[in-house]
Amino acid sequence: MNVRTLCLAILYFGDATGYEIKKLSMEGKYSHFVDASFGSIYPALNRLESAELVTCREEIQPGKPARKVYSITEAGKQEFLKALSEPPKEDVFRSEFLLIAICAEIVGPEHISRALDIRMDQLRKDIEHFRTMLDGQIQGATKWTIKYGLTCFEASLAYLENERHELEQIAASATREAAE
Amino acid sequence: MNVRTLCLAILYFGDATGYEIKKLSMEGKYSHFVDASFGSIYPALNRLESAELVTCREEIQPGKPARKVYSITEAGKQEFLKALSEPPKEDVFRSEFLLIAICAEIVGPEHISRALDIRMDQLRKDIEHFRTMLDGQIQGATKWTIKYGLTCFEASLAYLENERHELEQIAASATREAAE
DNA sequence: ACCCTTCTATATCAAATCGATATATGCCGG
DNA sequence: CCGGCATATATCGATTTGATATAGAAGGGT
Repeated sequence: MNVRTLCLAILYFGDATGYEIKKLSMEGKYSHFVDASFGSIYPALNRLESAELVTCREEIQPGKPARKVYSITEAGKQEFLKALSEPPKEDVFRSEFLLIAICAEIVGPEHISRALDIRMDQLRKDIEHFRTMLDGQIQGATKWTIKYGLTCFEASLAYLENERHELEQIAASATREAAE
Repeated sequence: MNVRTLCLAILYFGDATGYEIKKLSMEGKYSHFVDASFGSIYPALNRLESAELVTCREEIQPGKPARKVYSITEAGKQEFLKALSEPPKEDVFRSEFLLIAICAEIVGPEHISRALDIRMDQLRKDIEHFRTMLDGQIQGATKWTIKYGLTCFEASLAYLENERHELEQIAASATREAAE
């Protein structure tokens, strides 16, 4: 999924500035399955404007930097629906934590415990964020999608809570053997 | 996690060619949490060789293209252990499927059903792959890591199996309302 | 009063990475 | 005997990341 489609998706449901698109993709209902940096959003919006899939109006505020508010055009909506109707590409999952975990035999138990702590804290924070969103006025497909994320993250955290000691033992045993 | 660290990780546990690194990262025990293209692996190996973190020997076979087999050096091992000991960055999850799901109200029920079918097929294939790997001679941290992936993917599939009809109903209702 | 951090908001740029393409041979099944 | 697949290299334009720069408002702490 490219940044172009992400911008169209967010603009489909309402006007936004580049900054707001970034914020929505990091904190909003899209946050657990998309991401994009400023360095890709601003060029993407310029390309979309050139292709007339979005329009831009500048809101000039005295003393403040101008807000560039983007709106999707009819052609942009068509383009977005076309992109959505294509079969989805495989989900992508990248985990530095699991690279550390799979190397438990060589990194030492303290590092494993710290990596587990960090990852579990992240998961708890994300789960709390999901719960907060569900307490709001979320409905329909958005609610379904957030509950999906919540379910996956809870399963992940449960595994770590139940099985972390096993990985820590593997790391400890390997360290002991190396010392012999 | 950059391709550089991925190459060092794979070479830490044994010599490999660029092609084999790609294959391991797609089909092996790393497959569910890393990925890299040839376009990033070959330049990364060249950079690692320049930095003397790996060495390369060419195995020339008459009539066949030469195999470039890379080995990690002592400095490379130190560098890899150093990279592992840094706190892990947040896991990354990107899903085109969930972008379609969150747009259930606007894409139409057939597209939703098809996207669900595709995603569930992928998950079943991945789960089967995990099971096959666990039937082999997998042990220790690798087994723990694969079981983690299996648990997460099973939870994901279970949610889709139990709740897909709800999303399909949301899509169907929205289409009916739009027709009025 | 002053400083420091955070938030809003823009944008650029080198470096890394993706995804497609090119090339060449061996091997297996139809 | 042909087509497709696996092995194996490599390049290249386009995209994306991650860091950095700029700048005013707003708020908290000392």
